[in-house]
Amino acid sequence: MNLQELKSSYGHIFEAALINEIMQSGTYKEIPEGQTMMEIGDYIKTMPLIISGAIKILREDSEGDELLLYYLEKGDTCSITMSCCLGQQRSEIRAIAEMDTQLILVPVGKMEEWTKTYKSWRNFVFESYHNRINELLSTLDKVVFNQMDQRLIQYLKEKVRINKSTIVKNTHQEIAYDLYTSRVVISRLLKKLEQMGKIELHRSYVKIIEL
Amino acid sequence: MNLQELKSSYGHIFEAALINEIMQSGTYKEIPEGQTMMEIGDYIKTMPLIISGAIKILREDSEGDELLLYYLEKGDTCSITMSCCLGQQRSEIRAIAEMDTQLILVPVGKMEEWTKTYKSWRNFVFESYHNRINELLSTLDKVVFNQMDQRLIQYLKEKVRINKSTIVKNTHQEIAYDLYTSRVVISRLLKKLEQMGKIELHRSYVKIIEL
DNA sequence: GTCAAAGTGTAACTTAAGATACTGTAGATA
DNA sequence: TATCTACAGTATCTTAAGTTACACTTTGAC
Repeated sequence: MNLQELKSSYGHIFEAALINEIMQSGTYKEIPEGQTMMEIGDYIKTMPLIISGAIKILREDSEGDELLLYYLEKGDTCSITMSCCLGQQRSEIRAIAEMDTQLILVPVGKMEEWTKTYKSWRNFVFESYHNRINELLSTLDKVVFNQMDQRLIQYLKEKVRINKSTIVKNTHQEIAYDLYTSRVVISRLLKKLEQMGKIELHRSYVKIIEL
Repeated sequence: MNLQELKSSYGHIFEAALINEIMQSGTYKEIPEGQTMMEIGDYIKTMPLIISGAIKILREDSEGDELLLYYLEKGDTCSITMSCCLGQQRSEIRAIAEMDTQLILVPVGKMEEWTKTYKSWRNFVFESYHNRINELLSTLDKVVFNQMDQRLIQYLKEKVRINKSTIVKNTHQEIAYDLYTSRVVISRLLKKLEQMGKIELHRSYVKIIEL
């Protein structure tokens, strides 16, 4: 594992002793874009600390259709995972690498230990819960209080931010999955955005002009 | 404050010393049905421990229209509140007493102290976050994955459970507020349920037969 | 080059739900 | 009693979005 990378992401919130513990107990891993890191129903034995990249977190309905909840980025961890660990529950969500991602997997057992020992760890855990609850509220707002055209625009903006590129490399079908709707609806709305001059449509990608 | 009531709700999870601390630092309060306990934008200085009754938690859009998130009941606390305390944020939600409710208000300052000192408090706080995240996911599921007729049925079932009565004392307008829709839509759907023999409609209340 | 599969465009139709408008009635109040 | 207001029933119209179907194009496999 690369100490520098760990320090640059977490050095300002964890004390040196804790960083060392993480180096010893944690497993460094690189996840290629598109790989499923966690499936609904999986047992969870480790907690991810993200060093770089991004992971998208999805919720599924009884028919297997999905809804994008939010992205995890550098410095984030998955509170839903923590939450599941604690209750010895299976995962409620699916996690897929949005891009190539580096992370450290910490065994669940260490979590409780560090919660006792390190104040910075406690704060980190609380902060994470805090962030996740805010993200969930924000997701709820977007889905409930907005119509599909607005949700699509917000989705594209988020993609641009996460991927640091104005090229959104997704098919209409993929976008439709994330937004829990059908391909036809997305094609229709994208076409409208193109006619307004806000985007350019191409095969398998969308170029964002100005949203 | 009534020691017996506190013990009956929290005695099995908090050690005696912590119960004593709560008795000393907490303020006992009775909230009458319908009273707003917390408004969006309020600063939060206390955390509620619910002894009896129920509190409904609402989220608001930019126009002031609401969505019911979930209910807090005996033994619950509001993690969104904890979350807000920590970040020194204003409240993201509104809380209204669903029925006459007894609770204890704990000053935020004590929270951090107890997190250090009492393992049972730490577990309680983590457990609460866990429950709240699960509730939020469940709310999201209901809203996104179901149509209004299913949501209405789930809403009525929940009301029956919370109020322990098959009489739901609400006007169509009030139900519409909670479900973020219009009165006309609710009247329409309720009428259908009545025609199916699942409920009986009356002025200002609904009698649940079988859902 | 041929062919199949994936991706997109678009039309036509259906449906859930939002919006508006008007009616009738029960209950409270003066 | 008369009156007013809140509540509910219902019709009509509109719209966002879901559904189905089919045509056309690009891409990659063979």
